[in-house]
Amino acid sequence: MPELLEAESARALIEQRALGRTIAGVDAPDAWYLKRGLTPRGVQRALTGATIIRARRKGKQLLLDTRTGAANVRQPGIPAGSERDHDLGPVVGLHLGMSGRVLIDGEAAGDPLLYASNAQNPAWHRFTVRFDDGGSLAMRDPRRLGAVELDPDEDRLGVDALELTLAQLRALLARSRAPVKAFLMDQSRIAGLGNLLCDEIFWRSAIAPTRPAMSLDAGEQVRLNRAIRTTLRTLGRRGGSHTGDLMVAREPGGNCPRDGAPLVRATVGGRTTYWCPLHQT
DNA sequence: CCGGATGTTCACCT
DNA sequence: GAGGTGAACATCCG
Repeated sequence: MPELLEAESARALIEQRALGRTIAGVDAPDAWYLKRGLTPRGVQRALTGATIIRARRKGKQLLLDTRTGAANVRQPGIPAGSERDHDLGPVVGLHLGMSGRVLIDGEAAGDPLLYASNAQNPAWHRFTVRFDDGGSLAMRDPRRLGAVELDPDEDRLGVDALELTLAQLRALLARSRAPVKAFLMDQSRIAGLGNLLCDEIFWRSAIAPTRPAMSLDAGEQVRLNRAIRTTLRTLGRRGGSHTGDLMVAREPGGNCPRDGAPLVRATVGGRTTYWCPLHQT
């Protein structure tokens, strides 16, 4: 599930429910879930006493800004609200991977449940921060491909798909000979689009996902740019990456919802891809 | 029960 | 260096 839209739901949930709450402790029972050398002890030490002050997102990456307890202690001679370097805590980077969800006080955002049959399995709670008010922010992730890290390198990700302009898209397309779907899924170029969103975007823009990125003409570039925007907006309203029009037909033997032609199924950019050979050219 | 597939990312190879 | 391949994981489905 987790592509940009699900990450945004999680971000909004955190923004709504976790800002201003202070971390009393961390449960990181799965060291494998911590990346870039982070250890259970290390994350416990770094986050205890910190307060979440902002929830950001870049592509699929969640970024929680914190400030340390020092900011809560008023010191003489320093005006209230002034920012000092040592007030800033680590940035908590959460990645949902294939099956991760964020739970606040045990509740997720309103998107559909994956592995619902066993959703309460406590072993799936790979990472939890406990707040000093008794609540919590947890990552539940059956497949364990999500990740937690501190101060993630935000520059490894390209422009967020929701911020992308036509001019940026043009310039990026011109530099890649990869199949345009591989191009669009490359998080270092444009961040946020995954397998399902890409198939829907190409279906809506009537472009074959196998086309070399640089082969798109001006009109196709405009269509692709529009489809990214409308797909994100429309599927966002509907409830997530899996609510696309193509989704119902996205299985072996499926037919194009627009013109009824049998869909092609192939691997493009390393991922299973469905498209209509009649109207996507 | 087995094989194949599943929303992502990363290391590694050409 | 760009682009492709397979691995990491745990579960689900036929």
